[in-house]
Amino acid sequence: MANQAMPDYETVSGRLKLLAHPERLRILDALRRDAECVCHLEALLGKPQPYVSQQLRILRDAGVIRDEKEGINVFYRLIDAELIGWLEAILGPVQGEHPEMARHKKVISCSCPKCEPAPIPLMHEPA
Amino acid sequence: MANQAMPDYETVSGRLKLLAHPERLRILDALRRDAECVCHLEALLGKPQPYVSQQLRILRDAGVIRDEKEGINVFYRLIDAELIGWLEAILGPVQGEHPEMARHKKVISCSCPKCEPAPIPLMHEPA
DNA sequence: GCAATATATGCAAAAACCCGCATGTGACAT
DNA sequence: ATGTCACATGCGGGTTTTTGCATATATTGC
Repeated sequence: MANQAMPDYETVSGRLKLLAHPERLRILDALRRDAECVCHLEALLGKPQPYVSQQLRILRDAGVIRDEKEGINVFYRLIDAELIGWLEAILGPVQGEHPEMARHKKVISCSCPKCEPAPIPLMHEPA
Repeated sequence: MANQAMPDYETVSGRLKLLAHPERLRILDALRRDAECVCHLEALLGKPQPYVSQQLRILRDAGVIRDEKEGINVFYRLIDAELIGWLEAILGPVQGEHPEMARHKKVISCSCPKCEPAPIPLMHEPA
């Protein structure tokens, strides 16, 4: 009999603001596939590093992503289940790897673990 | 073979901004159930009429709602299928009538057709 | 220790948004 | 035509957002 509870529009719209920004949305679309380090996100957005870190901070302060330090790098992971659901409804389901991301990974070659899939033992000497 | 096309984050985030506002979200949550006239939305929000009209204008200019004049009243209807889907993912499915809306309908008694379900023929004279 | 790399933070100007208020318009009745 | 009711529009100021840039911190290697 009880009708549904009214949603807290204030809270919901506050969380929607996180998505309602093109660069943050792009970041979240990348992170919902896999954790990424800042250097890769920087290449993906094509924006200066402080800019990327600032958007990441907004998302981190809101509690939707978590930073995982790995040596000199920091990987960010999308940890908010509700937001993952919203992204699926808005951007569609995840299919395979992020194309832009994959392209940038081949290009920037930072020192993060993902860029060195196998620490090749480095043969004697080249010609 | 073709990976999914990149969404236009600019466009999507622009549409998300429509939802990322508590009062607009409340309006949309009401309109996804049924068309409503401005006077009822005014009662729902508890805000002055020009304020409500301004939010309605933003939604109308974005093309997600349509105004239908009916005599002296104006009814607004949610006409964007994509947005309806997003709202369902974010606020949950529609179940029954909007409780707040129903309550306000009993209280404000404006002249709109919805407030007079049957134009009672008005008997001779009361006691 | 020092240098280099990866990332974070602080600040300020520009832009956008939010919102109240005065006023405009259009329909209907008298 | 005058008034009234329902709604729309314009405008201005206050607040937040956005974003570029300078700088700070932390880790690694030397």
